[in-house]
Amino acid sequence: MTGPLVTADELLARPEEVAPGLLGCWLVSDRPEGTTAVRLTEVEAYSGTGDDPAAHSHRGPTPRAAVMFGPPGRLYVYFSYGMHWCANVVTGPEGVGSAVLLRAGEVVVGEELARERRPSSSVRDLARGPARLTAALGIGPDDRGADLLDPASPVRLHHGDPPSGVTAGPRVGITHAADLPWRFAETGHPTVSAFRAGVRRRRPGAGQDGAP
DNA sequence: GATATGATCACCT
DNA sequence: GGTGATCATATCG
Repeated sequence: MTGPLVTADELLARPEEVAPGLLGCWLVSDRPEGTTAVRLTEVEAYSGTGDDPAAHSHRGPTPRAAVMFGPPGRLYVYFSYGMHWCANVVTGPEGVGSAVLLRAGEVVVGEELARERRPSSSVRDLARGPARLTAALGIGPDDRGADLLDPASPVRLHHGDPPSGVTAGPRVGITHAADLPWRFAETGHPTVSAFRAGVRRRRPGAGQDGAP
């Protein structure tokens, strides 16, 4: 079913180089109530090398971001907007503070269980979006710092079918360094939220733009 | 000690 | 396509 575990060596490059390689990998979640897994279809890179003001690690190893400075392959989980949990894979050598945010995936194992966790969600939306992905897999604060490369860990990262194509674009929802094309997605996959080709603001005097 | 803000989602029009 | 929900974290006084 699943491919071999991802190894630390594969995560040592810069996050924007590692990120596209995570597309198609499986994030597996073994729980008492059953196993769920998603095949990753959308990720974003956050660099701890000091050139990325949008990274949580940008202001140093604060208590929240401490896991980002740990060894590669750890799970960095953070709480967002007062209600959501989002998950990242730590990349790069220990001490750097880089990570890749897992933005979306398709549920490939345990669809029934994922639907129980997200009752009013269509199949396509089960793990579409970073907070939905963690909800579908049952990932939460207890998984902070989990070793995704350890075969004994309940949450693991395995190789899977590589994407048919990769599309890069700007990251979503951030206010700093929004121009860096560090968001990567499997081209045309239905679980990938639409690239906002035209988040262009209305300019005075600008007319309607064309069809999508 | 207080407050502004956010790597979002769901539901409204 | 706009906005309310809701709180940990960071930063300021």
